[in-house]
Amino acid sequence: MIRATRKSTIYDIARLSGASPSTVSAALGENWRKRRIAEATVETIRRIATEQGYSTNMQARGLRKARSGLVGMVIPLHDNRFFSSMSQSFEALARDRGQVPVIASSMRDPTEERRIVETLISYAVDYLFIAGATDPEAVTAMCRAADLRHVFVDLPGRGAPSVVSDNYKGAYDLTQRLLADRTISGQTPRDRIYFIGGDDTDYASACRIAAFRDVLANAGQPVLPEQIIACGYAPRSATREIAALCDRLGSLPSGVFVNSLTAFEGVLGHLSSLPLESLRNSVIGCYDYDPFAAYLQFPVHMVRQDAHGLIREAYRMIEEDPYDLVLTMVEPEQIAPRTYYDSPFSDRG
Amino acid sequence: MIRATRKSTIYDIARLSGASPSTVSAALGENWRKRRIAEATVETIRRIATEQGYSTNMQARGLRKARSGLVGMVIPLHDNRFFSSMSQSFEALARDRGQVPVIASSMRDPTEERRIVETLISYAVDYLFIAGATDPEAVTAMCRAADLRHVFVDLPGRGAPSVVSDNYKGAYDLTQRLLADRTISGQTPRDRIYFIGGDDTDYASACRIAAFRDVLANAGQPVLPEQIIACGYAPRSATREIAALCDRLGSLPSGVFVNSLTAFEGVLGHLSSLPLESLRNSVIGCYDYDPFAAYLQFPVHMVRQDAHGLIREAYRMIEEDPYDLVLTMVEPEQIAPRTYYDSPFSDRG
DNA sequence: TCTACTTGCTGCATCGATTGTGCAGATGTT
DNA sequence: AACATCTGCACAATCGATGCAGCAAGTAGA
Repeated sequence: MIRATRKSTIYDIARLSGASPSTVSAALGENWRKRRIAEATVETIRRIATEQGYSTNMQARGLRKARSGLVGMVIPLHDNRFFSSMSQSFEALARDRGQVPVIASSMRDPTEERRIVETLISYAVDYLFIAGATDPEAVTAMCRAADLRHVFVDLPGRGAPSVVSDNYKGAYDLTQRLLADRTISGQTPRDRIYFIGGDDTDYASACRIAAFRDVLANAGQPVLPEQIIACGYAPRSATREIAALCDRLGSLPSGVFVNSLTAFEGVLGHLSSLPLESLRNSVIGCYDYDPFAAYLQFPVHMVRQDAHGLIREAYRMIEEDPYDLVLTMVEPEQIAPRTYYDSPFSDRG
Repeated sequence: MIRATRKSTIYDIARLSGASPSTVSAALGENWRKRRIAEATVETIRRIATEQGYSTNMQARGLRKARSGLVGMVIPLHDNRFFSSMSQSFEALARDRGQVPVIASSMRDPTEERRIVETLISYAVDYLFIAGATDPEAVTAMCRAADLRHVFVDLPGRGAPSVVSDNYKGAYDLTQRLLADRTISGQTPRDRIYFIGGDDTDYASACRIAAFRDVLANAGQPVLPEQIIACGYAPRSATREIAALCDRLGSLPSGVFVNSLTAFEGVLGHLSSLPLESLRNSVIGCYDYDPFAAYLQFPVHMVRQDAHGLIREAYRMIEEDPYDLVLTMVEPEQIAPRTYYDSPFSDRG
């Protein structure tokens, strides 16, 4: 039942068409004019190739040409709105160029990241995009040794061009909005704004924390260490931390800057155990965007990062000559709350 | 600055170690015992290889062995909770086996799907997983010609083993829950339950619609054509359709079965313009799960598909001998609402 | 008619790793 | 000592596509 016809090669086509393998190769490729193959010959060969269901063996071609047609991208994880958007854009742009994208996830583990980069080098990828690198220096070292063009995305490296989201600006604007919203009620805010989630050794988080500090400092409210709770990305730890914080303060703080969707998921786990009334005096912001999070029953200020823009810029840089070590910033977008306490959804009735 | 050291090959290692290339190849591989290479020689060669930063050229190996070490997977899109979970699981399982996953998205376009499968065949992938195939027959034809083992996931094909979510059961249970919840208030439900979203030519949607019909038929409420609104996956069209429906009925129907997260996003766009009070008499279910959607201010019954289980089963089938044409079902999980009207979050205060 | 050039194609080496075959030298057997 | 066996390695063919160098025929120019 299952036919095991060996895939046909240029040698098969050569035999069937009476031409030589090199003629077949030229005829099937782009440069048959340069090689002075008669148009009639080209047509015959192509017809036979189609009949035989021929397709180029990319391993052989890659071996000969020392390029594979593959382009690699490393992301921390697939299962994430921001990174999967990057994957989607990356795939589209790669295909536009006739390249085949290979996307691997490192789980934010430096060892795994190195292993992946090595593997991709083994497969002779033509370019490499590294998003959220955990060890940019090591990556650059490996790519240099393999003479491989690479670009860092979202987290910069010093050995290659980098394209990052403007985390500082995004967080600066978000913090300002939180401050503004908090004071809008007219009464003096009763306590401080807290920053929760993420990892302060991570570049993006560090930028956001810096912006958070600066805004508050400019507003004459210098940030205390306890206001920065970089408890990682796991929902569970965010739940624990926000609960502990509410416990310490006796209530929800007047403002919360949540540093990722996963942390927000955790925060929400705690908030949902509180009466909605107790949220009225708090303003919530989340760095990163989710359409459902935008429809919660209390207003949430969000920041949407421009995944497509990041990848577009990264491609531009990697294809550019000269291949410069510049750092490009891409602006994120502020998303105003979709729901308000007094919107229909909020049940004023 | 940028060093362009050509990557070292077994010939370089051979020259440096005084051994022959074939000895080097054997020494670096797994079968040096079978080839009777002295342990001391192996150690020397490996040391030199490490010093030189040698890594196998997978194109050459693949050409020779007619296998690439790559495993392909086609998904409709990356930017989706369900499919990106599949990617994550696929990647993990592939790496456990020392394979390199290549994940491509077809955008649900049959032409693109064919092109991708052809490309993956060109790269001599060892196995191919096709999720949500749009043209399974064509895929099987191509894979047969290339003698390539493949498995269909989430949408079955007749030419290869298939692993699908038990959409019928998932939808059956969800519909039953909606019915039960609707009648729990004691009063006779004032109108019918509606099914919205998805594409009725799509296998998964067809199964779910069938289940929806069956449950209602069994409950003595045969489904009218107008109750099935398969308006696709785009949020916009779901918004339009739910709005139109509410218009026709004069109010929200007493039950809504939403067939995908994207459609739910659209439905939510309309619901959020209504007073929450008007949702009290409706029960909402969504096939597929999102953590934020679970925390809306009205209860939402959800179904979580087991992406990991699907991939695990798919891998089991593709590696199994004999390679049978069976259809495996994986059970989805019913997720009860996280929020209720009378839960703290719902603002009874 | 003889050289000069063009056209259309073929031959062959090459990319790097793998693997069947074979060949010395060492060791063991009687 | 003569023969069998084993150990450790080298040689060369091979996978399929590519591209340089070159060759025979045809055409043009003098």
